[in-house]
Amino acid sequence: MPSRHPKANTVVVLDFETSGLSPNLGDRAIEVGAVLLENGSITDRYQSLINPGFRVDSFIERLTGISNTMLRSAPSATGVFKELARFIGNHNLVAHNASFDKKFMDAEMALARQSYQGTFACSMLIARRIYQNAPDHKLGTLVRYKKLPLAGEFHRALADAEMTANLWIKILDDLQADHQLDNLTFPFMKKLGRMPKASIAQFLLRQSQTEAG
DNA sequence: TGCCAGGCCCTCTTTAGGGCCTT
Repeated sequence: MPSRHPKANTVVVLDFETSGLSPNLGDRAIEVGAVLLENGSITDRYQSLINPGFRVDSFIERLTGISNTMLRSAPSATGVFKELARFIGNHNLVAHNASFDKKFMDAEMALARQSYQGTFACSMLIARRIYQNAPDHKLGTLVRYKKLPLAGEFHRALADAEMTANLWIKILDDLQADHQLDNLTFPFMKKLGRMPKASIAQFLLRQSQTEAG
């Protein structure tokens, strides 16, 4: 029996909590959560709060449940991103609305003088294409829509990373079950996330026929 | 104190505007 989730899909799924929406305006990461997903299972986890060096506003405290008191004693970004770079290794990355996490990742990695090799795929872009009947494509909505387990409080980095990982596994399962696709490589998933919505059905059918030979 | 961004994607589109998503 072919592997349900080929080894090529070993990825790190990550999520940042941040002080705001834009590193260009001085916002910083305040928490990172990451999980290693191997052959469809979470095999390792990394989580840390990050001291941004300033007080976050009350909106962020309420949204995340992360208080300024918690951040005051948190480690600095330099050490955290050094550890994160080690955790990621050479793996590719998955995030929900990956463009957001990528811009913070790039900004913080540059500040910490660290680098990473992998590229990002976006669970939200793929979900918009294959779950077109979902009420919307927020992470929380998709977790409920697909009846995925809650991994903790939403808007905490490790819980969101784990739920994004569960969503990623569900997406792989559904592509296999509904479209008889087995060769779900990372490049294929990235391509799926960029495909025009109107062409998705045809694209999946063509892929399925190609795999069937 | 209140505000800020940006990529994607749709449509009444491409010489644009606005909703969705992330914190």
